[in-house]
Amino acid sequence: MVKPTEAELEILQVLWENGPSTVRFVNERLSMKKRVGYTTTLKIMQIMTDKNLVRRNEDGRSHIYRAVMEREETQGLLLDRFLHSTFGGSAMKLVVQALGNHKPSKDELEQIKELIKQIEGGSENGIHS
Amino acid sequence: MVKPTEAELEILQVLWENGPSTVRFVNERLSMKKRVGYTTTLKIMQIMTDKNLVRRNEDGRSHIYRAVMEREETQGLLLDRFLHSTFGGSAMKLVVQALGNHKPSKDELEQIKELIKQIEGGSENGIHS
DNA sequence: AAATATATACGAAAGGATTCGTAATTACAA
DNA sequence: TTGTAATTACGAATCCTTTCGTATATATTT
Repeated sequence: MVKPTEAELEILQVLWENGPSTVRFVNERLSMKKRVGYTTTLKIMQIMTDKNLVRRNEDGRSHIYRAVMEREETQGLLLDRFLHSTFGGSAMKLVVQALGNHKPSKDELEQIKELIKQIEGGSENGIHS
Repeated sequence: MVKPTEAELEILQVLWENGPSTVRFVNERLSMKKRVGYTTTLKIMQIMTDKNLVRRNEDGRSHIYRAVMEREETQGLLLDRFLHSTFGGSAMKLVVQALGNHKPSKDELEQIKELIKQIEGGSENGIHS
């Protein structure tokens, strides 16, 4: 898979959030966060088409773009890269940093505990498998 | 702080691992992982000096470079950026992904549990603060 | 049909990262 | 001192990302 650039990631976020969209819609969403010209967004989405990061339906006059990969799949891939480049591959160190820097709420802590239980009980095919 | 590029990060990893080093040493370390010319490494380390990512002692003939920022500090900064660009700022989602993708060992699980206890016990004053 | 609005296509400019060749400098050995 | 090896300095080439101007195509309105 090709690594999406910053700008490409922003566009993917919009597509993941809202489903298949036109260039105009994506550009409007991006414009809420930063100034960006229409043709700039268009160009990047065309490049993303070449890279096979998105596909488009060219039926109507305005094409409809959709993300090729699922959000979680892409995030997983990028996480791997980041893990390797910045934390030398140690997932633990990353998790510790993340938990340390962004104190999770009570709810979130429960969520993590739950996840840990799942992992620990993983070999016994837990109650909620 | 300036965001280190990929190549710069690789060099920082070497400096963090081994402490202050010469260009030659860094280049030899990098060469273990990928083909890279001596002057390429030199050039990047010079650029890093301009960006104030590293400082160098120019006493001897061969300069000794050292990282300006601590490893953890830099990692924290990069983590924030990554969190924002890829996970929309949700530390939880990142942690869940990381734990899901890289099943931690028993020891590591204990480590996380310990960390959670610390966080939970950390704010004795005001359960609902 | 003509004018207007909106879409895509294309290309090029600007900026940054990476790579490396070559020159200049310094140290050391013969 | 002269030559050799190793180091830093400099600049240019290449590649990628981002941005946008302009051309072209298509639809819509009057």
